[in-house]
Amino acid sequence: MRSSWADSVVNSAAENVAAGSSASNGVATAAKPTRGAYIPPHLRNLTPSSEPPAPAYSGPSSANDRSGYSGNRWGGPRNDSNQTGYSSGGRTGGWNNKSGGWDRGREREVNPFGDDVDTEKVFSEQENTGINFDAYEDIPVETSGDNVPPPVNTFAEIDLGEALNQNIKRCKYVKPTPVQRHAIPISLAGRDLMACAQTGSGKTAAFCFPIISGIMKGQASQRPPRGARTVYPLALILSPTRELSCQIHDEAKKFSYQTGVKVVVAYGGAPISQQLRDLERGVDILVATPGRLVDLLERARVSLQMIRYLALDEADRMLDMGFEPQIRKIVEQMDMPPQGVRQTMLFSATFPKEIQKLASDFLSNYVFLAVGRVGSSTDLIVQRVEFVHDTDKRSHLMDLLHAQRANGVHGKQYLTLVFVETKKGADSLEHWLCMNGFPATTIHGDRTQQEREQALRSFKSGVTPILVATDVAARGLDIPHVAHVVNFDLPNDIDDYVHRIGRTGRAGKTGLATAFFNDNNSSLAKALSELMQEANQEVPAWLSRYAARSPYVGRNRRSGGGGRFGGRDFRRDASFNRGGTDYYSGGNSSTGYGTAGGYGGGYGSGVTSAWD
DNA sequence: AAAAAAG
Repeated sequence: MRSSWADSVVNSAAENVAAGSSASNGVATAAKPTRGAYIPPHLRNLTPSSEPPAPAYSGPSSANDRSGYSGNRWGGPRNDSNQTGYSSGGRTGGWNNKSGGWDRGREREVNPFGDDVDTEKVFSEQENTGINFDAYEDIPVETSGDNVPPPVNTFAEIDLGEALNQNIKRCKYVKPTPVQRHAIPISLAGRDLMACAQTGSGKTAAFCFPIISGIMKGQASQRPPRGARTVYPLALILSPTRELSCQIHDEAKKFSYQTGVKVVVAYGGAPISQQLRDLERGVDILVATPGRLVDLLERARVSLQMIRYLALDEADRMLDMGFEPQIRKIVEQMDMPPQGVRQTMLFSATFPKEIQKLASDFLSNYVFLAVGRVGSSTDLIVQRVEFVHDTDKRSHLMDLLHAQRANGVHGKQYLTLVFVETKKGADSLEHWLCMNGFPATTIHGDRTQQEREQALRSFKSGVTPILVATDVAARGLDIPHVAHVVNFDLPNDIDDYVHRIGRTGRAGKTGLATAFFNDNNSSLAKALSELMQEANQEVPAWLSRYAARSPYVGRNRRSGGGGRFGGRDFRRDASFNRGGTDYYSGGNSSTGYGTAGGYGGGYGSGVTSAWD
């Protein structure tokens, strides 16, 4: 007999699994060795995972309860569901579904794939079906740097280790995606990497596989005896938003299942107590947002001394004005090993040259990899631009939504993501939509973390098939079934536009992106029109006229090069090589199409690949 | 000018 909140934890976890999402923070995989006695991850997992289930809950121990959060307090009855009254149905929400505190110490690892028996079913019903591989066969690939390791064609020809291979199979990843074909061998060869690959193309797996594999094969290293509660992760993965860190964590848990490699996530807006407990149970890979990590470092609960792998997702965002100081602090001013000692990997769909230059501070003799922007800006996403005055935007949006509804394509299979400029604007548009009979919710930085996560769940589940979002949702989030992205307010930066529309058209599926353009967006006209032209989209004549009038340089100013990539290696750009430093090694460099690596063709229908 | 990220 469990207490009622324990039941809600269990139910909530069960729903988590049923929904195919990972029940986060699985409990330790094996008896925890005493600190100081380092046991390599592959030896930690000798305990079979077929242990009896955790016994009935018998109440929190006083030790666990220090924070006061172990109970239902955070997930309590206070209904935070948005003003519409649409709740995500069934979920209690809140933090308790992640707690794991009640059965901590169990030598059981939560199966992130759901029930073993149903694994096939769960995954065959998920989004990883019907991938349009044909769309990826002529993806251009460009690499530069010294002695670039050649790409592989299959997972089988890389020695990732048996346990990891097993998980790749469980994910039904049959073939590596283009970015994975190139990035994984580069990482396994120990090289630093700056990778520029289209949205939704499998970047998460591209940096997780080599990290997990490397940790499993790694030599047992001496753990420095230190402050009792300090933990020493071997890999650090940073991302710019809390939800993205959660998503990466969920993915990494799948990839590391039964490998003995422990993944922990830490981010702000959630109680730190649970994250501290997770860390104490051991961590090999730490996924974090910068603010919370700095907090943990300053409390000396985490040390970066043992870091062997550093990965920055959405690296261009991580190094832009808002984030750069924090990232520099973490990477350069704490106790992380310097570049060249650790291995560093930077990933993003866009890589402005200015940011590349900053990023090269963190890298050592790195390989630059660019994989074409298919998936975010080719014909997989139909891009439309409509001239709409600010005052007409709402009614215009309403027309679009009515049309969708009339076509019978609303509901779970037809999610609509609406981007606006400001947090206030998001709240107000959400309210207006709800008043007008369109179930909507919103995600932005003024909402509590619980509200944000609730909104995302409610959107993904189709309960509120419209999500009004600020740029917090622009990058990296993988939301299946987003068929329509509306840029209600266009961003000022074309790269932000690329990331936003990349929320649809994922995993080779088609998507629609509609933008409302007016005089306030004239500075974007040239870049937008060029981008659309590159993607073979129909550019309205009025937009071309705006573009011709535009005093601004197009996207070349930022990502440079334009064309097929989200960026080109700045080391090859003469303007960056004045002043004596020849960044570009002149080593081998190749540009070619996908088949250069020999991976053209050969996808059977229904075959799944490792998209992110 | 806005958003994000610590509380």
